[in-house]
Amino acid sequence: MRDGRLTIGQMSRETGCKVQTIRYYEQIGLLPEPERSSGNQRLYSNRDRDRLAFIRHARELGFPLDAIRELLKLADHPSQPCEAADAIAAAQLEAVEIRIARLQSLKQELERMLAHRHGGKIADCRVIEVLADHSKCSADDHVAPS
Amino acid sequence: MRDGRLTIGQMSRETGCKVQTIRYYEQIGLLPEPERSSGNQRLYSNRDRDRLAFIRHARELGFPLDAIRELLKLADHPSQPCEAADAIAAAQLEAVEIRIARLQSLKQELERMLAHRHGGKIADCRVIEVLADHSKCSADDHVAPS
DNA sequence: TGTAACCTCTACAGTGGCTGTAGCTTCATG
DNA sequence: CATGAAGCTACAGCCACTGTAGAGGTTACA
Ligand SMILES: [Zn+2]
Ligand SMILES: [Zn+2]
Ligand SMILES: [Zn+2]
Ligand SMILES: [Zn+2]
Repeated sequence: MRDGRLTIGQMSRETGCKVQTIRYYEQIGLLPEPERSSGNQRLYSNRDRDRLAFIRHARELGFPLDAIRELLKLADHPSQPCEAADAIAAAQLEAVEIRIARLQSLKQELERMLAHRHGGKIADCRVIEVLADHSKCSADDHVAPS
Repeated sequence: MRDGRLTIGQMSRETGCKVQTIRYYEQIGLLPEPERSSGNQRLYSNRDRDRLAFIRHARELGFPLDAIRELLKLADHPSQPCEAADAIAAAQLEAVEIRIARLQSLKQELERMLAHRHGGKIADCRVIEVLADHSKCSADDHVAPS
């Protein structure tokens, strides 16, 4: 713990990443296998902690682990051109934009359903009615029946 | 197939739901176990097809299967008050709104990263730089370090 | 030195909502 | 009656974790 070695719990506290998740990242090769103490406990360097912080930050921004793997590879080669990194971020931005557009359409549909709320019986419930019949929806960006 | 009985493939075509997914819904109790033909093949009624269409439509609108299970129960009791159904839809709307808000914040962060694109080297790449250091982010709605 | 409290270890199962595969049997059509 | 499509069961895999069990390691304090 002195000379800059961190236990897995300290790593967890410093990065906000759960202990099991750290072990999982090691298992899938996203984090290197660290040193072990005489009692077989993992000992991490500050560099390992920074790498984990990078991973967590990218995850928080929605990057999938495969993209993060690429980004880490790139980060390890500072003299290479950064186009690949920018492309990964651009792809992520596009994915986020697509998800936002889809969710906004769902939001509208849900609002429309709920606008007709009337406190009546299920038989007259607009929510159930719309779910049972997509033609009562305004948007056509979901569903694909006969 | 006459007298209104549908094979699983016909169900699939009419609802846009994959065959395996239909069997999966049966397995988790979302669809009832249908009749079987003499050769052990599933035979569905129109009612079953409507139920599946309801499930798929709700899924397309993002409802989780547990919520759909509740909605189906409610739909089966038309004389009950519809408050519970409205509440489920309202909860779904809220969940969608939360997801949109989060994604919009991610979108901004990604746009900020990419705005500084310069076609240089990784060492000066804003994308890598920001991912390595959350304090370079504008929003605080992600990450939780030491 | 004892011991209690806490941390870490491995290994594996479960989450949600499917999707894919392998190796069969059954069905519809010519 | 042969062929090919469609159906059957059972199970593994996807993503990104999360939780659990049961063992062993470490630390703080009396
Ligand atoms: Zn209602
Ligand atoms: Zn619809
Ligand atoms: Zn760059
Ligand atoms: Zn950040």
